[in-house]
Amino acid sequence: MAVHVLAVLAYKEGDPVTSAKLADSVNTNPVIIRRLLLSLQQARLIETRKGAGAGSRLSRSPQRINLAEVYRAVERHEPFSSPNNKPNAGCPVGNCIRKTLELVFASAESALEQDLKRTTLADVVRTARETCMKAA
Amino acid sequence: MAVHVLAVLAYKEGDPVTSAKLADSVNTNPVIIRRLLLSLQQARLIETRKGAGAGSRLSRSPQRINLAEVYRAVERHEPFSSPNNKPNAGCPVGNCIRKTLELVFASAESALEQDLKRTTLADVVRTARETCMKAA
DNA sequence: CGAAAGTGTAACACATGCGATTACATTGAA
DNA sequence: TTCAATGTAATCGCATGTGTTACACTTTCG
Repeated sequence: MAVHVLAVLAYKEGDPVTSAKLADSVNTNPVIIRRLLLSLQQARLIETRKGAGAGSRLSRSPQRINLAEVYRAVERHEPFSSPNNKPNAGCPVGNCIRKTLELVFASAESALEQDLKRTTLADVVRTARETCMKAA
Repeated sequence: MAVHVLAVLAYKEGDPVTSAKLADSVNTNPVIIRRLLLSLQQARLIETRKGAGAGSRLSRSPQRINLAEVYRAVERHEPFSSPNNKPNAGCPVGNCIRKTLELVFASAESALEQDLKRTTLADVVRTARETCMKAA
């Protein structure tokens, strides 16, 4: 969904877009969008002006924003593991396996980000536009 | 968690282990374990005997089971996207972006699995054991 | 055979997280 | 000043995952 929002911003390059317009595009609520925009602001991916006639726009050109950045900005914690899960001290495996799994998962997530890094927002917009053409 | 269970099975190589024992190791309920075992059975990763003196064991040696298989067996698709999310038909971006994003996500997940494929259950058990040594 | 051990499975409570909605204070441009 | 739009909190509903109990069915073993 974050990508969707950013894609719209990339589409209207430079033009500030309000959260109401974005919400309309994603078919959701302006508040949801604003919460998402906050994350993106903290990641310095967008800039938002307040007040009347306000809105958000990309702080960089779409060619310079890759999806790994978006992923990191939005995805709050690791998709794996559960923190509440405490292993049984009596089990010889349970005691030591957690750190091992963390290493594996870190590696896997890194691989995922490496792949996402290969695609920029501009790529997404271009591909989406081509897909649209083919459908029409 | 699935990896944890399989690691225990790999640890007691060959020996059938009951869901009660596994649950004790992961500090959870036998039913949770059994539900998980069902997925692993369908993926042909383990075999389970019913009745008295029953239990589960790996259907292959730990060296021949990689974590990508475990991931596929357990993680019901798909980690990204939300199916209920229908874009606004009026938005020029929203209409065409979904297929594009699916492609990107498929690629990313593939990259993740490629990385997981590099680690076998035997690797996990060995590394965990080494970690244990260092701690002691 | 029959009892005991374990799995398969359903039903339900509970916690968690996310999206949706409403409401309101605040900001900034016209 | 006015008004559009953001920032933010509170709350509800829904989906999902976990925990728990209960029970039928299967298999081994005495």
